[in-house]
Amino acid sequence: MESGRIFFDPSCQGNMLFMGNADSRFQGTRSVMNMDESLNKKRPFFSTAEELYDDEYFDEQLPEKKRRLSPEQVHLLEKSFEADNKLEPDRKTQLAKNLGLQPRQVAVWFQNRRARWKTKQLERDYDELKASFDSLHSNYDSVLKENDKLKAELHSLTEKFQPAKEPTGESDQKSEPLPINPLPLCLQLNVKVEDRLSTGSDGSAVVDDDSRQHLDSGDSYFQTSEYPDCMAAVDGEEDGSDDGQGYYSDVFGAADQPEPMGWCIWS
DNA sequence: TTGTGTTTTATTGCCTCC
DNA sequence: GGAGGCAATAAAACACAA
Repeated sequence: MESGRIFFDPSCQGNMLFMGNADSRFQGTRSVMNMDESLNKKRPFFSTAEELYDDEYFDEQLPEKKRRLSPEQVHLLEKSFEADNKLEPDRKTQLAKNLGLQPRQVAVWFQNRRARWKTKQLERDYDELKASFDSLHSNYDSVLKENDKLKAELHSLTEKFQPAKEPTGESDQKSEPLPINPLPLCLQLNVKVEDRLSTGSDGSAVVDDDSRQHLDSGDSYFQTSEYPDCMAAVDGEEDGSDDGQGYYSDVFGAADQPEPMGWCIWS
């Protein structure tokens, strides 16, 4: 892709002249000038608006390449962006007039600013997701340890209350251990973490060998192999929104809660 | 000073909406 | 079909370490 050469046009208040390909929608503000004339001319950036209006200045300094906006211009644009990151035609025109810029420059600035905001937002979302995942993982590990401890305790108690068998020849039912019903401990996760961390739609299955936890992006269940009947549907649906705001906050909003999410114990 | 990485400004092409 | 949005990209400006 070849970008057009950019030069300043003294006749139109900071507008630029272009050489190269031009999209039809912008041709109203573009013209062509001799490229040779453009070389070896330089002036400092952050020119004032007054300079941009100064024909003599441009006569001397023409032509110019891409220039940065002044801090004042950026400040005003930022304030306007904070108020509303979308730019209506009227506001664009007014801003351009106030800043001594072309409306197209204001529109481009907003476009790029939205892109930067989106990038930052994605970074924030990732950090939030990672923190949530780490927290869940930590909770899960501690739960696993607790589960092992309880199982060991149950085993110990079962042996302790096991009456000595007498050779009566009767049914074994009488000599069965006390009906201590082990509590099937089921850990229920409310999200499919790898789905949330993966940007693609074809996220691979995640299998944690240590924890015997299987998280498969292809279905919406969490299940332990130890208690196969203990299965709970989880909310794994994407909302499909692409507004660039809080992609996952609805899902991980509960991560700040001190207690592990979605614990369930039943027999 | 210079090489290199990052940021900013702008273009291009495609898409959606009216 | 035109206007405007977005993603991808180019290129100039800038920052900074060696």
